[in-house]
Amino acid sequence: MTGEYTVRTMLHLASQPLGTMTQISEIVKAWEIPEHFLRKIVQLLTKSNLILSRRGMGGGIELAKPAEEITLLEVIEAAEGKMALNKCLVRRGMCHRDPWCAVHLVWHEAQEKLKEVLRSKSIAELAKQSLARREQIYSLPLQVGL
Amino acid sequence: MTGEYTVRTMLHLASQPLGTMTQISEIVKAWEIPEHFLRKIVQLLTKSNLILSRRGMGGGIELAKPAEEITLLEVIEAAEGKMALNKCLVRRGMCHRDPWCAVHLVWHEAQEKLKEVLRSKSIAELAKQSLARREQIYSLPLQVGL
DNA sequence: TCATTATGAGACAAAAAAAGTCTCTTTTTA
DNA sequence: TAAAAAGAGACTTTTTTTGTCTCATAATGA
Repeated sequence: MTGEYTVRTMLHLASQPLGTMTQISEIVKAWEIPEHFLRKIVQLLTKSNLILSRRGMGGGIELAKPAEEITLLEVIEAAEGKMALNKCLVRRGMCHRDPWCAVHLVWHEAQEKLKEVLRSKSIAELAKQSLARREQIYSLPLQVGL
Repeated sequence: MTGEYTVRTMLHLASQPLGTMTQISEIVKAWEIPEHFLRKIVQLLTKSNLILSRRGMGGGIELAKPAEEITLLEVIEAAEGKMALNKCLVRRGMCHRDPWCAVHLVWHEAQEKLKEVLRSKSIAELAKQSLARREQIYSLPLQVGL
């Protein structure tokens, strides 16, 4: 669920007017996320410099840069760590078959293709598309959450 | 490890002369796999019709069709079940955001790219490449295992 | 027919990873 | 200085993965 919650949070922030500070508790309400769990995820996003946070009254979180410049890959890796389809891709030399194992090469290739797709989508794009698709399907006024 | 063990087993079988019955205990020795665990995996491969088994003296397992006709994707899915990068890809309608969530589409696209790579490699090809690469690196006579 | 040599099946256990909870701290601002 | 926000970390629970054990079934050959 971590990746799921993380993306929801970023989409939420991307759909806020620029310069708005959003409270974590607001995101928790809008999407269905356990509060304390989300707080930990948000800390990871902050450490990865994808969002900025401010404590105290009137505080909250906001995107650290324009949503157009944040890719889905960045977001997911910030929360779940570097992607690795297979253990032997995690770090070189972990598996003693590495030097000759052809399967290793295939995993690597597959992983690159996967990352390429995730890297090609910005949070801005996804947020816009989701809103558009939802509006089209339900013909409802836009509203954040659910 | 399941996927790992499964692939090793299939590569082992692919490198045997045609018509050979290979015993599970032999594979266990050649590669580093817990015996009882591998027995269960082999059962999955049998049920997926990727290998044939025969009990009793002189029995063992063998590929059910030429290694050229078995893809890496088939092998992995036989042992680990259908791939799903994300929960919402498992079955339609599981997530109520499906109809409009743009992220869902991206996951789908990424998954297809991934599967495409795995589907493009046959077990025969991988076995051959691995042997060749190993020979080149170590300049050793070919030997199964490790 | 019976002992031997294989795989088949399924319950069970242990370990690891993921998800979720709780409590206390720190910072900011009014 | 009180209230409102995020920060940090220990802890627990749940789920998934990995591994083990025991008995059943099938085939073969003496």
